[in-house]
Amino acid sequence: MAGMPVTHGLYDAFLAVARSGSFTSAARALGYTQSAVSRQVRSLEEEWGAELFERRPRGVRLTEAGRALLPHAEAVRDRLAAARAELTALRTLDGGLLRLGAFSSATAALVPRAQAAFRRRHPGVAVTRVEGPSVKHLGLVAAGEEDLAVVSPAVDVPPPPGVTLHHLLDEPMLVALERGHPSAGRRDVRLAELSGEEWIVGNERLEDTLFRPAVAAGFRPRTGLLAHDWIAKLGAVAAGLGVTLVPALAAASVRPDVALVTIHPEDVPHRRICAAAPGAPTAAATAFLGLLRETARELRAWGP
Amino acid sequence: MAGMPVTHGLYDAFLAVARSGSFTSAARALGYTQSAVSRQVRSLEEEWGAELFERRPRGVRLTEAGRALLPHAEAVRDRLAAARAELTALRTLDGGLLRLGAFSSATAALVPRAQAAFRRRHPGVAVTRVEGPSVKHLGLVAAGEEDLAVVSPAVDVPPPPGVTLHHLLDEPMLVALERGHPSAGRRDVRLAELSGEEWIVGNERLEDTLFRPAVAAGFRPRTGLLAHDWIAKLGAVAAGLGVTLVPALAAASVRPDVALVTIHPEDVPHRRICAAAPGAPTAAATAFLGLLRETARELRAWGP
DNA sequence: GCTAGACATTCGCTTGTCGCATGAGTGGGC
DNA sequence: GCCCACTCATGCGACAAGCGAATGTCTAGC
Repeated sequence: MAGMPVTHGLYDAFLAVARSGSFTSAARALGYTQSAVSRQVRSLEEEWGAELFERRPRGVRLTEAGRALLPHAEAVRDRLAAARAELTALRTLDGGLLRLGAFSSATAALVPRAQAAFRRRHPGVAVTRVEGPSVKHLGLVAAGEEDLAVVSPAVDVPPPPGVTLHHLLDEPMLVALERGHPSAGRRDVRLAELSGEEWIVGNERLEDTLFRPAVAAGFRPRTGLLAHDWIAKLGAVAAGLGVTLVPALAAASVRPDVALVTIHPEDVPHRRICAAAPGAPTAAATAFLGLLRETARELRAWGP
Repeated sequence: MAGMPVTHGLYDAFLAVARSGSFTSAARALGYTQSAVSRQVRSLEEEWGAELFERRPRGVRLTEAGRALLPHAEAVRDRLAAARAELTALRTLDGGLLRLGAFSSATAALVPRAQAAFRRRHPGVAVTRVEGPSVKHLGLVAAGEEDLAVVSPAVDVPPPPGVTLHHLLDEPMLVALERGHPSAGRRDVRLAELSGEEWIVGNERLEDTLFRPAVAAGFRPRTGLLAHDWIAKLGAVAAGLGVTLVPALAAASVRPDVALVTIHPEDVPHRRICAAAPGAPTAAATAFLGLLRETARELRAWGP
C-alpha cells in the first residue's frame, strides 16, 4: 500500500496496451519504443501492487487486476478530456459563467444593452447579474465572488486592492419636475433656481450624496420627503409634491408625466461610472468590459 | 493544445493548494517545500494552458479556469481511490468475481462442497459457475474467460498452452445395477462378469470412453440403449432394462432403488479429475484450488 | 531444431524534480 | 511614513526517472 500512483501518462500506455493486446503495437500507437512501454507498465504494476497484464508468447492479456483497473483508467481519461474541453470552452468563450454585478440605475440601460450584445456574440456563456450598492460590488469583485461589476465609486475612496476601475462614462444628473412646473421644458437649469422646491431625497445627510458641492456652496433645500424607491419618488413628483434627482441613464425609463431637465454640472457633478474588474479578469469579463465601453460610447450622445 | 496533461501527482498539489489557499501550507501538508509546489502548479498551468491560481500577497485564489478544473481533479482523485480500494479487495479476497467451470458430474459433490467452504471464508467474492464438457472449459481457461475449472482431461491430450493442471483425485467408476441383481451387494466386481448385461451408454463408440481398455481386451457388451441424461440412465437401470456406469462422485446423488458396485480399475480405469488454472491464476482461483484439494482429500475416503 | 515474434533487461544520455537559498512584491504594525 | 513579516518566484546543484538503442530470453509453430 505504498501510496497513490504518482503519474498518469502511464495510464495512456495502460489503455493502449489493453486495447491492442501488445506492448509493441501500443508503443507504435503512442510513438514510444517497446522498451518504454514495458517499463511504464512495470512501473504501474509496482504502484498498484499487482500484475496488470499476463505476458504470453504472442502478446499480453489483462489479468483480473487489469480488468478491474480498466474502467477506472478509462473514466479518468474521459474526465480529463472533459476538463480539457471545458477549459477550452472557457478560453474561447463558448462556455462558462460570467458573474456580473451592477448598481441599480446602471441596470436601466447600460448593462442590459451590453448584456444583449454579449449574448448575441457568446451565447454559450451563462450570465448572472446581481444588483446592489457599488460598495458591495467592489467587495465582491475583490473577494473573487463577482467577475465584473458596474459601479459608481466615490471619487476620493480608492478601490480595494486587487480591483482595477475602468472608466466608462460620466453621467449627468437630471431633475424630475411636475409637468406643469415653470422650469419644465428648459434645456438645463441651475440648482439655485430650485432651492425653494421641496426635494425628495433618499438620504437625509445631503453632504453624503451628489449634493455635496451644492451644500458646501450654501444650498439648503427642504427635504421633507424621504424615498428610496424610484416609483415612489417619481410618483411624488408627478403628484406635484416636489422634485427629485434622476440619473441620466435612467431617463428613458421615467414615467411620461414628469419632465426631466439637466442640471449644470457645477451644481450637481456628473456621476462617475466605472467597471470594476479583478486583477486577473476572466476572458468573459474582458469581453464584456469591451462591450460596456462600446455601449457607454453610444449612450454618451447626451452631453454637450 | 499541446496534448493531455502528462502527470497527475500534480493534481494532489493542485487540490491541496485549492483547499488551503496557499502554496506554503499546501507544501507543508504534502511534505514538500514551497518551491516544489510552486513549480508543480506552474507545470500544471502550462499543461492546461491557463492560470489556475491568482497570486495574491496573502496567498492564492482559484481563477475561473481553476474553479472549472477543481471538480474534475476531485473526480479523478476519487476515481483512483475507488480503483485502489477495488484492487485491494481483489487481493484480500474481499471482493471480485471468480468465474468457475466444471464438468457435469463434478458438480454433484466436489465443486459444491468446495464452493460452500469458499463462500464461508470469502463471502465478498462473487462466484459464477458454468457446467460443460471438460474440453470446453480447458479452452475457456486458456482464453482467459474462466478463472478455474474442474475437468476430467483425457490422459494423452496435453492441456492447451497457458493452462496448468492440478491433480485432485482419481475417481473410481461404479456400475449401477437393479436392486435385485445377483451382483448387487458385492464389494466390487470384474467387468467380465457383466459382459452379458445390456449396457446403457452415452456414446456408441465405446473406444472413445472409459471402456477403451476393456474394449481392447475384447469386451463387447450389448449397447442397445443410448442415454445422455442421468435421470434417464438410472431410470432404465431401476426398471431392470440394463446396467450403466456411474462415476463415484455422483454416487451419493443416485436414486436409492439402484445398487452401486465398484468396478476393478484394470477393467474401467479411474477417471483423473484435475483443476485447470491459467498461467497467472487470480487470488480467488488460488484460494478455491486449495479448497478443492481439501474437499478431494475428504472424498477420497472411498477407495482402498 | 530452428526461426520469428514478443516481452525483459542493460547501458548511456537527456530531462525532470527536488531542496536550499535568495529575490521580489504587498499589507499590516509601530 | 518606514519597516517587517509573509507570500510566491527563481537560480543553482544534485539526484532520480524516463527515454532510445541494442541485446537477452522465452515460446509457438514450421
